[in-house]
Amino acid sequence: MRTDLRVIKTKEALHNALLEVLDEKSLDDISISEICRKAKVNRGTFYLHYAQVENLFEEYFKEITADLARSYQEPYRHVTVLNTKELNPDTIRIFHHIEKYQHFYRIVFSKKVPLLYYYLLFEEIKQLLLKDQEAILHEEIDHELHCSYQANAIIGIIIDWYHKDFIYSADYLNRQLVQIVNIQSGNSKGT
Amino acid sequence: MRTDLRVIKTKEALHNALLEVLDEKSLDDISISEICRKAKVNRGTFYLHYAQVENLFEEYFKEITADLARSYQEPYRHVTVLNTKELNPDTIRIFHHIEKYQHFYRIVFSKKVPLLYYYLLFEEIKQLLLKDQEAILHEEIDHELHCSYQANAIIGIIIDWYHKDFIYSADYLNRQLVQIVNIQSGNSKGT
DNA sequence: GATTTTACTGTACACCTGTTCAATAAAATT
DNA sequence: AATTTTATTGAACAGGTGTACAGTAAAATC
Repeated sequence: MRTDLRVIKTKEALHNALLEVLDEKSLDDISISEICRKAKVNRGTFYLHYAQVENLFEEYFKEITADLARSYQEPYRHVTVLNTKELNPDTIRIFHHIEKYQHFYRIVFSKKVPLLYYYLLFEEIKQLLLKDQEAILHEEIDHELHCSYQANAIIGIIIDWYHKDFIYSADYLNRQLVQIVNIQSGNSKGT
Repeated sequence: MRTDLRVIKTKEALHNALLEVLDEKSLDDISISEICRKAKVNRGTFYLHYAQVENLFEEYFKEITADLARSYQEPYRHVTVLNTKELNPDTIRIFHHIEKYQHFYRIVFSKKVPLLYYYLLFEEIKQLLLKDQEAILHEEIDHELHCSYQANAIIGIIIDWYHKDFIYSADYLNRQLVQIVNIQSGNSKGT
């Protein structure tokens, strides 16, 4: 069978305990012992499921990036981000997603946290772009490399946003992204 | 005075010890105790200078990114990366720099390592772009946001490169980057 | 409902962490 | 060369880490 009731219960207890402690202190100085005390779970049991506190947090994070994929694909299906002519600020839901889960992304982008979360976010966005752009293939350009470029460029904007304490609105960043992506075509038209 | 001889000696001993241990195991499971034993330095002394093993490594990293800035500015001064018409594959020295210090960047990009190093690299590249592009300002586009976008896009390519175990040559990636940056202008010309 | 399977517990161990403090030794300053 | 300053040491502390293993209890299976 897939799910032993005992496993579900312990994992739930650990999840709740982590969320409780995350309100008090930052992820990097939460100890396994502390979580287990709060969850009333033996410390040995923790190691049966996870290796570090970070792995426990990872489970939350994956739920959240799942929401990213859902919200991205919902309103306009198969609308490309790179096909600049048709680029509509409303098609990009990434910034709104980050804004919505700001609390979590403050943790994900804090400098003491392992790179792992960054890669999870990167891969999620990259996969969305890869699917979206199956149609638009440029000769001589490695398609995957291109998506890595584009996905991480977007995260670059998010990093800037994070370092400025999320003062911009998601809508503003959408408009900026459209402007940036359109620079070259704008220039070559002579604007 | 700036530099007590004792400080220089201990730091040197710790630096050498770290390099020694890095050949045996990965950064994230090197203990402070181990480094101190090898360096013949009291553990308490370590904490007088650093808080974690990561802070010791950070000193190396900053030396390396200093080389990045040097090699970037040397061959062609003030040649822009974003002004696509003049973009020459030879002007971008970043990929060659990464290739040269591959051994270090394998550590920097490993998923267990703190995000801090990523930010150090990001900021370095962003600063290079910010200086380079003082001339080319686009109305309606936040200049800093634009550089964050561009800097992180380049790192996106590097991440892809890292995940493919650096199989591409730096020259190939330079050519790819030029192609990608030129996509829009190429399209609007009708190619 | 009885049996088998397996998740969890409690205890123990060697080691690492971060901090404190008086004693020492090696610098810098005079 | 004598004195002052300060980096380093060693020892000790409470707590965390990761692992192992036998015993227990709660599931799943029959």
